[in-house]
Amino acid sequence: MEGPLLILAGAGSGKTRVITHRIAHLIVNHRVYGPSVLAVTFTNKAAGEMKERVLSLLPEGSGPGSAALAPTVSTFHSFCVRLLRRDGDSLAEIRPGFTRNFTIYDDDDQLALVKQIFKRLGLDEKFMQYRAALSRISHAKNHQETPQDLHNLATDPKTARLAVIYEQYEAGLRQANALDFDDLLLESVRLLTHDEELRHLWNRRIQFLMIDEYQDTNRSQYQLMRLLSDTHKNVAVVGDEDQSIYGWRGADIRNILDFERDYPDATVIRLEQNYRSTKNILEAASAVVANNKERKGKWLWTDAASGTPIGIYEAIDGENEALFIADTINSILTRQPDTRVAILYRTNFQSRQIEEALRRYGRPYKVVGGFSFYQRAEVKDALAYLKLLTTRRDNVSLLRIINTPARGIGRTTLDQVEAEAARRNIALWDALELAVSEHWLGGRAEAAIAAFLRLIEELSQEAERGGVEAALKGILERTGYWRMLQQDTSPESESRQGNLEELLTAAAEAVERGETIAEFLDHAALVSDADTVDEGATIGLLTMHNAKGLEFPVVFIAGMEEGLFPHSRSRDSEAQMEEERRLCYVAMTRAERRLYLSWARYRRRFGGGQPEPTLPSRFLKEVPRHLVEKLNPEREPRLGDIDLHSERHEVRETARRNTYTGRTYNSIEHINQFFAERNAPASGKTPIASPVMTPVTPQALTPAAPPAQAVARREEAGQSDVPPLFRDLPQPPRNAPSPPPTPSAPAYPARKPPNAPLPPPPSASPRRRRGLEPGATVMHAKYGRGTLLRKEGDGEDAKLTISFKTGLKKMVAKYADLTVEE
DNA sequence: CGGTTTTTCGTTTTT
DNA sequence: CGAAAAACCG
Repeated sequence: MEGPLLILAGAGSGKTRVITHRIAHLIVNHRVYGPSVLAVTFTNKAAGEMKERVLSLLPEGSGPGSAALAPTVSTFHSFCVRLLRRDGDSLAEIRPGFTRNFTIYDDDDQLALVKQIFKRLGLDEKFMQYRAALSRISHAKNHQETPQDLHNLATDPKTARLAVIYEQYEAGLRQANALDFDDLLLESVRLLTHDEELRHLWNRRIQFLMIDEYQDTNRSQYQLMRLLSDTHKNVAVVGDEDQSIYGWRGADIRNILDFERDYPDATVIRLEQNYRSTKNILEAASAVVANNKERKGKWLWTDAASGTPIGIYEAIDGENEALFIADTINSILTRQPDTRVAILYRTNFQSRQIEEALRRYGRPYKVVGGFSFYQRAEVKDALAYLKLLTTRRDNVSLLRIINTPARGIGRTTLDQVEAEAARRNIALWDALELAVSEHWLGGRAEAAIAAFLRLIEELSQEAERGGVEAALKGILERTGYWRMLQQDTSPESESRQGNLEELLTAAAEAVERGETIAEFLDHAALVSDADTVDEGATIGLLTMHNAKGLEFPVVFIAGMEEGLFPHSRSRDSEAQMEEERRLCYVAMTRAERRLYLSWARYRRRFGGGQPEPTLPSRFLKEVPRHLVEKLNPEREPRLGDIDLHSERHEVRETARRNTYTGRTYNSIEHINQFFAERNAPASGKTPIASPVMTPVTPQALTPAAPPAQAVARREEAGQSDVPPLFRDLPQPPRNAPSPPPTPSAPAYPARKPPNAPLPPPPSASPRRRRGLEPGATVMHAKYGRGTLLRKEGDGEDAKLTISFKTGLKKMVAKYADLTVEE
């Protein structure tokens, strides 16, 4: 049990089981004191689960007695925060100004700081994207390069300038007594290196160290491991080089490849039996990752049956892909309502379309990540106030809320104060105080600032007495933030209020757990998207990265196209391409029984523009053909096929109805406006947008209708609860024999792009009644004469799209003061 | 100053 | 299409 241990655990080989059993074994059979075992996991959620599982393995079960024997389980970041908050005092010796009540700068805070610096240096995003600058700074930090190093190494003026930004970024953090995510690790390493006594203390405290997902640790995490296990060397690491997917974040694959060199007496254990997936899935995933050159190479095996072939669906476009996924899930869940399904994608924005499709079927789903709770503007505002109460030096938080809600401290005033703060090299807060005491601003501004300073001081005193919940309540009320939201009657404001109420609930719970304000804020900064995964949820939408460590009976992988997955940003480097491939391996091996891969022949890059032709992902071709079942109908789409476009339009409109903003510019309407302005319709009548849209280039975009038998088969299966609109979706032929192997290599011939946007043939839709119907000329008091292009709905609630001289306007019949002209 | 409207611009992945 | 910056107006 003692000594270094390397466990090379393939996907689905039950490594969590191995770790938990090992810990329990140590505690039960070797009488190791539980808390002296530190297990490091990748997410907080994984940590919580691991703790649970170990406790359940202890003899007394989950009784309160065994809780005292619980091991320490946490992420590296949480561990470091606790270390620094508890024992961080001596860090001040090497990081002047550091105190243990430091703030944590999350992604948004970092971004705000960089923007601030850019502004001060007279730069903008044309120089370099903020995020790009941040990621380069992070890279430098993680490779222990100082700004000076960067400057010396710079071969181009951009890098030289970046060194200056980097320097100021670090200065900004120090001035605010803030640590960013990198610092949490880096400064912990520095602290333990610097403070020998503390290091020895921790070496005694931790007798066994275990690290999960070791392939994704970075350099500072590696150093931390070395520092913490200095004397006893009882380190067990678990990882799989084929699942290393965080290279871009500094994960160093050498950590795992060189473990045996670092610890020559290490025991190595290989877990190569997969207990999760069917043989088909395992073989397919293994075949894909086998294309990587940089790997030790291993071949997983399983006792499981072959199972169903991998389903591949070639959609006509993104929307069709989404509908295919939703429809397939719908039939699966109709038959087996408890099946858990995951939809995985490369980039977060892909979720939107899939969500729309699922909503159309009324299937509840859960999206992981994207825009998390703690990133919402209102939540961040509230937390910024809270941070400011703890750390007055926190410039980023201060700037965030100084004029939210508006209190008369505008840009001009702030510019002056910022300039003065920079000149004297003091924190913004101090500069504000000086502005008041030295009167170098106008009277109005000074009064506003004085009132603000007083407010924060008062809130701060209250917070000290009352705890998090009281502090938050005080903030929301006394700053006028709550009132501001209440006065805003928009639906967004309602959801904001809801979010803040949720935050208050979280605060109340924190108080019950006896947490301080600082601990509450730490939690807010360190929760990850993956922590919010609800494994009980039936349908989950998440990125492949967030799916790490999870498993689902049914998995869809969407958007398997060159440029999307593998992502275009990985194109130029072989190493990055291999990481994409590992990501594909991770994604595929999440599936237990059924795996679907889909791609779209055309996809629009942004909301507006034309759909652009795509190429299938190289990973699709790397899946052995004999494991694949193509789910497309055999027949090519034809012109007379039922047009899904109009249906899709409906879907969109339904989804949009709630967020109706009063102005919509979609291309069909633009085209109609084009005609309306020229007033030159072929038919001689005013061209009218018929309620049913004519598809653009039907040959290219109309999805295939399934063969009649497929539909019939489906009806037989008792699925008449499917909305009629979707009966015509392409259906995977059930029980159909595998398609004959396609003979020629290019299974997915590249297509020509759809023709340039063409004006829809003005469908001479018959005019129904006279009056407020499309085509009518109307007068509006403010906008003058216009042409009614489109009408949605009937009666006084009808939504009208009207082309005025000034442009397109959408209005509701009963509110718009319109007169119809003959 | 502060709110609203228009323009621009662009999407990896995240502790 | 949607977010963020820029421009605009009361």
